[in-house]
Amino acid sequence: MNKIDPAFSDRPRRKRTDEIVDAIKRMIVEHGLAPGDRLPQERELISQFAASKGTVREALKALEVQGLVSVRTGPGGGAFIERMSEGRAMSLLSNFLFAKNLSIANIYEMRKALEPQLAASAAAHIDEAGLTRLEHIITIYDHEPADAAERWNQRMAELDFHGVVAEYSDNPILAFTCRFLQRLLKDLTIAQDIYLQPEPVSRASGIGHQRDLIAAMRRRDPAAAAAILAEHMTEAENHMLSLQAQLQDKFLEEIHPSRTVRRRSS
Amino acid sequence: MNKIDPAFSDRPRRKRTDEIVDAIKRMIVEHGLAPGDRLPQERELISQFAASKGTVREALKALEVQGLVSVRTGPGGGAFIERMSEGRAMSLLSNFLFAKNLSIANIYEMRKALEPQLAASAAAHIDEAGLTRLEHIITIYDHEPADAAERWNQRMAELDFHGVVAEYSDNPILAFTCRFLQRLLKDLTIAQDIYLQPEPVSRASGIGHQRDLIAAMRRRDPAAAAAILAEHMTEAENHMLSLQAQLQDKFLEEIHPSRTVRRRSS
DNA sequence: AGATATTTGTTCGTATGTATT
DNA sequence: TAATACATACGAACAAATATC
Repeated sequence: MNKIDPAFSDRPRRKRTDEIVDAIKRMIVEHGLAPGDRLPQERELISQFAASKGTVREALKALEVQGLVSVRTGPGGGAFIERMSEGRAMSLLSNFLFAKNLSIANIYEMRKALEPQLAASAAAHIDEAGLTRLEHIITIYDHEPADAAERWNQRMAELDFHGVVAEYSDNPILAFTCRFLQRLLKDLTIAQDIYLQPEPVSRASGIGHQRDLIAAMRRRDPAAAAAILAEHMTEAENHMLSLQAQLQDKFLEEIHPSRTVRRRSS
Repeated sequence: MNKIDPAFSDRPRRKRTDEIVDAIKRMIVEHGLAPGDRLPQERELISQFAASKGTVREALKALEVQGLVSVRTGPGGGAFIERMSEGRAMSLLSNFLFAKNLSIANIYEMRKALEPQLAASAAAHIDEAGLTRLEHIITIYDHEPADAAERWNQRMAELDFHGVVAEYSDNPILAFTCRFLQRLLKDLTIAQDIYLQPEPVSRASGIGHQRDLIAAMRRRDPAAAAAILAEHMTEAENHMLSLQAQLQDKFLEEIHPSRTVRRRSS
């Protein structure tokens, strides 16, 4: 057995758990294990690494959090190779950006640059089924909302519209990034406050753009699709920023209450 | 981003470890714990959650992998709140994109859209010290490389140049994304093969653009900075793609060896 | 520098939960 | 239903790391 062990003993003394994590990772790449394949069972790993149950379990937990394996109980159970889901990737990335205090402007600076590319890419690959899906989503917000709950759902559906477009891009990292930005907008508390405002995004204009986009995609016109998205993003950003400014004015009024009525629910 | 994970009990029976992970996460946000603050010690967590040592340790391991805490031994030791490092965030994201088979074109499609924005953003904030750093990096590749090793270092330095520019952007997510794309180029094996080619990127043109960029930044001209980067990215992409095509031709020759000499080292 | 106290890291034995047959 | 094969969880003891005196 030839062991490739880059873990020398001069460093702060690596922990047994981390050694096992790396060893299993090497095992995965060396054996070319694919999603669905099973790792050796807990017991075998224990004897193979001469480690205790607890240590091996900690290593498997680390791999599980990284989205590399999932563990099942019962006969035939064990640790199976997984593909990390998009959702988990986004959650992990959110943990990183959590402390960074992103602003609406930060996010839209990226969306303005990327969504047009995404639309162009999708225009080249989307099929009639996809176009139908998009048309159906539009029907969710093609009318005035009856109450706050419907208004909220309409805002989410608008973001989902762009998420569906992303599905038809052939650029995985572009699609992921755009969808992640959409999710950030859903999660940002400041954005959520904005969405509760009477008219978060000029609906008529937004729907117009999205209908134009569908038409451009249907006639396979990537350049037009990109141009439409560029204009839509700029308008959406301006709308969001002006509403954000209005919210801040309201906030200042609350700080210096003249005869203001408090109205803000969590 | 205050997310309270709805932990229902009708689902497949949540594992004790995951319950503790979520409980600790809630503990962190409720107590407003900041990086450097310490969690209760292992012993206290064990009694607080009425769980065993192994279970609590698995939970802490999960939090550690997510970059939320780091654990230290010794007196006064324990689990301390951490900020996830950029490097860890990139590694986790790489795990997700690993299976996606990204191409050079995929990556440059994003770089073309984002690096100009980044340059414009940095132009507004960079200081003389940063400009000096950039000028120093250029000296690493302002001359013909003597051997393959130096050629490699020059290619890495060229990417680092853009990484330093990113440091001076005030848009955290834009900076992160650009630096991540740079790292992907360093890691992609196909890109690495390209970098070993005699002239991976037209050096003269690249350096010209980068000197122009420094000048534009020094006179605080974001629009010019963006324009320069747009041109630079387009040229770099064309160069990479043509070299990639050449490599593929070589590869095909090896598959159908006429009188080809094998020449490829790991 | 060395001894010591404190806290995590690892091991072992055992018992319980869960999915398959 | 019962038997089986696996992960999951518990508890006690011991080892290793590290701050403090």
